[in-house]
Amino acid sequence: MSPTSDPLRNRLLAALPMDEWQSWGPKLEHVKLSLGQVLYESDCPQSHVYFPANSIVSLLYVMENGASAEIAVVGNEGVVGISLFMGGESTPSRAVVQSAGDAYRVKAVTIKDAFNESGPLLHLLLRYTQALITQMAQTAVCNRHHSLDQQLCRWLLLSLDRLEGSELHMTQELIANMLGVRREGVTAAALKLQAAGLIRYARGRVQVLDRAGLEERTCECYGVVKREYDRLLPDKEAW
Amino acid sequence: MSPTSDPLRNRLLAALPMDEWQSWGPKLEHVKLSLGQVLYESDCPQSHVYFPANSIVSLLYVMENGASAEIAVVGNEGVVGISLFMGGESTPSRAVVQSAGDAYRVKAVTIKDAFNESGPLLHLLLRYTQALITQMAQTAVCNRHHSLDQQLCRWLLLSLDRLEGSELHMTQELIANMLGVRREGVTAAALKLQAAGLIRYARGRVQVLDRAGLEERTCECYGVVKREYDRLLPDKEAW
DNA sequence: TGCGCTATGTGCGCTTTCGCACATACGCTG
DNA sequence: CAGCGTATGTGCGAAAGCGCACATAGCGCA
Repeated sequence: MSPTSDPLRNRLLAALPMDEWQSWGPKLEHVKLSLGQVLYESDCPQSHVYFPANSIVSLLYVMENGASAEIAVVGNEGVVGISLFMGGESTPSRAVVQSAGDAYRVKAVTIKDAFNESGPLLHLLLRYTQALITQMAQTAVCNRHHSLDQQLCRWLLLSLDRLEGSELHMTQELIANMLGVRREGVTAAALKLQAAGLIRYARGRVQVLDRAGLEERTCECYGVVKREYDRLLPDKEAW
Repeated sequence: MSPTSDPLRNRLLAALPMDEWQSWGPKLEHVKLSLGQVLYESDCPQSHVYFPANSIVSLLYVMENGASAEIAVVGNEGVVGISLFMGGESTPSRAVVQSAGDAYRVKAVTIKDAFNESGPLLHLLLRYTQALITQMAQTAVCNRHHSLDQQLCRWLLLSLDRLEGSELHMTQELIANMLGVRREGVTAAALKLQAAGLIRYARGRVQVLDRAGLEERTCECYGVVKREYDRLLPDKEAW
């Protein structure tokens, strides 16, 4: 299997025991996710779960007036579509591709069957779900208490953790939609970060020059989330 | 069993099939929860799961500077301590009794064993967890986008839904801590609601006079959460 | 090469909320 | 029934973020 189509790039899949792989390999379908693609719509039955490899998917809630806010972000550490195995079949949020790339998907029926047979998959997915819950909780906290500057740092770091490399393909407009703030606010915050030499950006391309610097400027929320992911989904087979 | 010590007042417990009850009844321990009691501390192993009957428990994140924000609220519709069956054993949040009353608790080991045997309990708890996730997500959205007035309405309604009667025992100070805002802000919002005849309050006692009025004033977040709870945990045996 | 679209930068007045200081007032306790 | 503690009300100035209007500038495509 070529490196660009290796399901093990998704760390949840990589964490499955070897013997599980005999059955899982064939059930995975490699798909390309394109920027802006909607994996599932709010309150609609979901047909697949998606395991991102080098793509990022945002879970976002779209308000009645059309404004949106990101609830959580999912990359190669996780899976999109937890409601399928949680039992709800749908959620009030929408899943949108935030960074194009590869992913692997499994049919809804398949994942549900596997989940019901208990075993390692169940526990892995539940632990992941708990980490995701922490991310959502921390998003709520951050939205309430922290400055746009801090939130931008958090968001950059969370996204970075879920990608290879140190560059994001995101316009300030997009980031503003994710954070649920004005585009101008993101401009102001980004200018500060650039002036401080932490990032460099131009027309939809953000390079992170000084990761540690971002971590210094962000609020505690990033660390809380990071630690929970590390704790709940510890290194396992090159995770 | 007297009405004041009836585990079926918790709607999750009530939703369990009759035959499950044979084994569950004896494992439940009736406890009184007092205002301000901490059921579990942030990042500490949790010893029991709690099924509130007529009490309310807030899950809140306490920041490094001591300020706090409520992530979610749990009452007779749910259970406190999901990390025990999700597999994480602890969470970065604290569980504090927001409204004193009865609850039933089960030892950590017991719930984990039961959960692992799959069956109806597993699916019920997972569906509940998904509803809880929605509440958290919506808290994040609400914190970002809606006015304190709307959030107060949402909070009152969510609390009301989890209690019998139409009165809350909460000071404005406490409510402010839950919402993560200033006490003075709650005062201002509460004054408006009282002027509009929707509530009446004095020294830690809030009476809701016009529920429908509150629903009109709140943001969409309340409805989104309510509908998810209704959808995922539908009426079943007088639920 | 140049046009146009889109991304980014800027200014300004407004609203909400914050932070702090302090006034009032209810109700419990002695 | 007097006094004290806690709960609630109020009045500032400051700060963050919003909404809008508009300026600039880089990239892609013809």
